[in-house]
Amino acid sequence: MSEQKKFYLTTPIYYPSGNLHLGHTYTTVAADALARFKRLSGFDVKFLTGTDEHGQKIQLVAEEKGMTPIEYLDGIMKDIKKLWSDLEISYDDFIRTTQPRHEATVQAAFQKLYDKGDIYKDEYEGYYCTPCESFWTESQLEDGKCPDCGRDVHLAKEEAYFFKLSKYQEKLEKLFEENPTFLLPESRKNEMINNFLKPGLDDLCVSRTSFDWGIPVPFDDKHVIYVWFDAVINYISALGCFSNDEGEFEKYWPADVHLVGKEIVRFHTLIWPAMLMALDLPLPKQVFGHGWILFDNDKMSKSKGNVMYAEPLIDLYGLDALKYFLLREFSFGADGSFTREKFLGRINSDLANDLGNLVSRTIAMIEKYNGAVMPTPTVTEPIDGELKKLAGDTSMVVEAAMDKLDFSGALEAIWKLVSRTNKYIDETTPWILAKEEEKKPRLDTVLYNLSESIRIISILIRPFMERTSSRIWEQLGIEEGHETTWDVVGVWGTLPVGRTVTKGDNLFPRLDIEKELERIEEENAKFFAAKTGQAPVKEEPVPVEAEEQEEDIPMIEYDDFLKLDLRVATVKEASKHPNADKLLVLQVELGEETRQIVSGIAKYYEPKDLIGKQVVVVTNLKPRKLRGEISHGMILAADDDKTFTLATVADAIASGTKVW
RNA sequence: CGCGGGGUGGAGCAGUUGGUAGCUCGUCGGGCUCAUAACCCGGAGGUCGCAGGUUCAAGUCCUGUCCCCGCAACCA
Repeated sequence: MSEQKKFYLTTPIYYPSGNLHLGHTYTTVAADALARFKRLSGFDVKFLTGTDEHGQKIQLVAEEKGMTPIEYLDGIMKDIKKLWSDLEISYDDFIRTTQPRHEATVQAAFQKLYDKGDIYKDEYEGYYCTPCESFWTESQLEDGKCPDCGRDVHLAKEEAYFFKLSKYQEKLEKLFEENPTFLLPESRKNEMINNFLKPGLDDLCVSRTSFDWGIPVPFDDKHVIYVWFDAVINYISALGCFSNDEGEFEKYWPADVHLVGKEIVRFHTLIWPAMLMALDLPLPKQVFGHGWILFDNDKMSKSKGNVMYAEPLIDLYGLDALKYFLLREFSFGADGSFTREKFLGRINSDLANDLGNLVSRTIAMIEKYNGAVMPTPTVTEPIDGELKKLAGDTSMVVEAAMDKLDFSGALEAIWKLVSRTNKYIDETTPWILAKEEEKKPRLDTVLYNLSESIRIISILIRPFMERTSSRIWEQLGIEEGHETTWDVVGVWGTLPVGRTVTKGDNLFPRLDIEKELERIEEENAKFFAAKTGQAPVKEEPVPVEAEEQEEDIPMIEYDDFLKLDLRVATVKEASKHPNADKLLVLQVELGEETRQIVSGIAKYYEPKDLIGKQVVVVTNLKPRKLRGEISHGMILAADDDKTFTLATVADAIASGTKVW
């Protein structure tokens, strides 16, 4: 072993929110497994994660809470680091975009591109609506008027800095053409090419003047640098790029893989490479855009109330069960659906029945038949060959799978060996060998072979389940050392004999599914409540109904409530919007007056079924044009994932009656 | 004709360059008793959405078509 090969991998830097859910956990758990695997198999690994701390939203939230952005961020950072520590994420560095080391690199990069002419100052031209204080592009206008209020707009300009993304169009096309594994899985590639490359890239506006929580443009402090430009630089700023000490940068860059969720593939495969090209730096070797973990077949979101958190699952079933499940159940590139049944099913069948039970029965037999001492193998029979062969080969299959980031494939291969080992017990029937004294040497051999196979398994699972791996070593009477390295993972006969084995607690106790389904619901609900500051909802199952309950809805004063004018209205006419498939155009009667309201309920109601219905309307909402039809108000309705229903009154009442 | 993803045995999923359709769970039958009522063996169950086409050969390529799901444009 001369020069150690390096491996640099990154997770996205997360947007700081105290509510990282199972979906966020997924990327990081996967990255961690890959990092551990690479370390185990001899690479010099650099594993980076971090947080993305700039932007207007942060500034606003912090203001609302009466804190400075940094105070606010520091608070959240504790939660995030706690989560990663609960998950035993083995990152080597944690970068925050508010750190000086990062800001310096971003400014240096910005300056370089400016000097080179790849960033230029121009005017952001758009249609400005003075009352609304908003810029609109031409395509956003409704009949040439402000889509918000319907008033006239005028061409206006605002100065901004632009990155010459368009200049790199051809190089990016070539990148995708010549490097088929640059973006994986392949399906995402078409999306990038068809949606962005084919229509042609526009230069990207990379500065803002409307807020100041960001990194200032080095030569023009009226502007802050656009958050995405800022964010992606983390992958090189963490290595000291453009600093006095570029040792790490030279060693680790380019990244071997950026793991990202599919929603941010665009930034990582178009903008980021273009930036690197402009900076004359090498490109990352690969970007992997993995799928999402859905819950109830929908994207997890706090406002929908369909969020699953990692913490309750860890508390209830242990870290290893969760990690195993996440990486085994789902195909890494595709979306997958989390269900409690699947989760518990995996624990019981794979972990308890297959692996846990295998270790348990093996150790029990060594205790029973050989006084808890690891026996010496002496009598080999042909039937052993198949087990040895598979045990020897599995590490190669795992390596190949991991190279493709096929975590489930890797685990599947390991579990084939687990199964094969269980089968070996049936084939050799040690309990029968134990009945005859002269079969003792053969019995010893069988027990040794079982243990040896388990040793191999324990190394193979180590990147995914370190704790379980260590517990197996304890039971086998070995410690981390020569016999637990990747070099000897496939070398049959490495396990030392003569050691005392110890039957510990079950690795994974079998679970009562029915009971546990409820426990998960309860614990997750409690956690959700604690996170959102709501009182725990008793008897109320998760998903908690959290209609329209975005991030910590602020309390309002009674006066604010009075600003709303809610009234009962009777639907007189209803028709499909001529130019929109989700909208209905309604004529509703409000006392003397009849007015038009456009509502996005076409998916749920037939126009004719609405006629005569009494509904609740917000009458004093600013009129707005929707796809050409003006809407004077809003109809109230409730929906969750299953039902959509209009808010109405319990008994008929005159149209126009005020609702309190 | 906006972009994209998907339709594979009861459920959930794999299926690289076209060459006998696999896995997990469930189910039925059997075996075993070392073990966490776990383990092992065997069976049943699929015209791979539909219709064409290319080919000696297609789940895998091409065309058309139906359905589902995201995203975007319109959900005040």
